[in-house]
Amino acid sequence: MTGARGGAQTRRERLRAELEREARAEARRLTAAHGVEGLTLSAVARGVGVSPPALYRYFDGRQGLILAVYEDLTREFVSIVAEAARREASGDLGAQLYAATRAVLDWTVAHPAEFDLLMGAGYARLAASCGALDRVLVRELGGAFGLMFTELWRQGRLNFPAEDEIDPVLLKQVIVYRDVIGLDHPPGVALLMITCWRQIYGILCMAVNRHLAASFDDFVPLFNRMMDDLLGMLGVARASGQG
Amino acid sequence: MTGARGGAQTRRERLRAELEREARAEARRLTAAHGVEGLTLSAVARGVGVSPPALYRYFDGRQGLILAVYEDLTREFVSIVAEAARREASGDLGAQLYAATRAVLDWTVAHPAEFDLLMGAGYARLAASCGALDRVLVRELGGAFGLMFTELWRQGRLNFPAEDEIDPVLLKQVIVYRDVIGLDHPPGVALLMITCWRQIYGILCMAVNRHLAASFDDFVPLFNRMMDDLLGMLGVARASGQG
DNA sequence: GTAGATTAGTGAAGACCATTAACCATGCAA
DNA sequence: TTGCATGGTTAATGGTCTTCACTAATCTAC
Repeated sequence: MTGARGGAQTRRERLRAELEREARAEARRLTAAHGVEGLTLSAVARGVGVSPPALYRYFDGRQGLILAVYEDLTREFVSIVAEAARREASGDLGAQLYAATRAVLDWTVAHPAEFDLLMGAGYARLAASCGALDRVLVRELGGAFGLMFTELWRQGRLNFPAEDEIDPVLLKQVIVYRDVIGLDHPPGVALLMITCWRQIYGILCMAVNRHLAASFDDFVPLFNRMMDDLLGMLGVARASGQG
Repeated sequence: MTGARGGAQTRRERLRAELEREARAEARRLTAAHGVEGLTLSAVARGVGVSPPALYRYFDGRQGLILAVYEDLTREFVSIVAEAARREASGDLGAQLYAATRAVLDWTVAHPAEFDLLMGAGYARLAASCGALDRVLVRELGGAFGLMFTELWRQGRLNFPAEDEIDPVLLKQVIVYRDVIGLDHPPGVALLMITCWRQIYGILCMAVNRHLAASFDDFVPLFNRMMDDLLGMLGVARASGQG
């Protein structure tokens, strides 16, 4: 096809890569500004100075465009969370867990439309159209948090339920989850992760969906109280300076 | 206008009421089948055998149609939850709380698109367009659960945080919430309600948004474990037969 | 360097959609 | 019965996605 031109790109390839990058960027911008609803082929085409049908050479229609944004967002989100965890003192697991989780909240609040596509209703729609695309985000995100839980578990201070204390069908689901994120701690530890995540996810959705918005304009105080509970459950303390 | 015809309707009024009912029903049906996305003026018009512009005599465009469905759903949802609580033995608060909450989960799982409009991303979009419409659902739903919490509180077995144990800005938000639902228990009790609800809401969103769907096809086991935690926190036990 | 194949764009067209405007028939009230 | 408010109509405008036929440019192979 392109010949073995040792890394050198032909003019066509360069132009193509460039336009695709621009289109993805414009799509991302539109999503942020007007939600997934506003992510339209025509608007992207306008933004990059091309006619709508041209984008069919790059994406599989509007569906494909949304998928492309989803993929970009996955990368971005995962790297932000991983970075937040890495920035903390590697010894202080409480601080690390708080920082990573707080990064998730902050990103979500700052990017509600993107959250919608990544883990909200936009994801549900996308997943319904395309096949399975779950894996990547769950694996990477679960992996990042999973490492911290593994460390907690290794330290032996973690109080987690034994297998026979878990409902059999829940146990099976939790094991699948653990295998998806690719870690080897006991199911009880994975259940602890799920218990934390479902609560975090709840607050994220409340913020994005403006649920109870009449009372809660800012979810940070509620988030902090939740994190105190959660970190308490894990036997670590949140550093006092944060919040 | 219509004259004082003692309850009797003129032909016009009857026909109008009839068509409006049919249109709302069709709108509801479309929402259930194809999500809020699929709730389109044209489709409703087709369904009730009328041309699209005709619906402008009944609703304020597509926006108004969505709003109408939202209102219908609010009524339906509230009555279902209230009914579920009422059906339980009035003495057993644990059973009542579980039944009401379980009704919320079951309704949500059975009606994901409707949930989206009522409390999910659809609500966020609607609220962004229209003004405030929060009140009704939150007041009614919070009221129903609030009664049970009030009873719990009256029995004096409830372990809730004192005001000075609550972050000041969170306290303020919780008080606003308590006032919205119109009850008079201490803020700490309202915070307990919020603590429960954010967790319930999290599981609802996970189910609707197919979050972690690769591992969790059915959220009832996770829900039951959560309810055991929650009811334990409230000092009541779930009746063993349920699940 | 040129001939042929591939690629990336174009505009036109069809099928939806929302919304507005102009118009007409009918039911209702004085 | 006459006039008017009401509730429908069609037509038109402008937006969307998508497919198709076509063209111009680029690249490859000779």
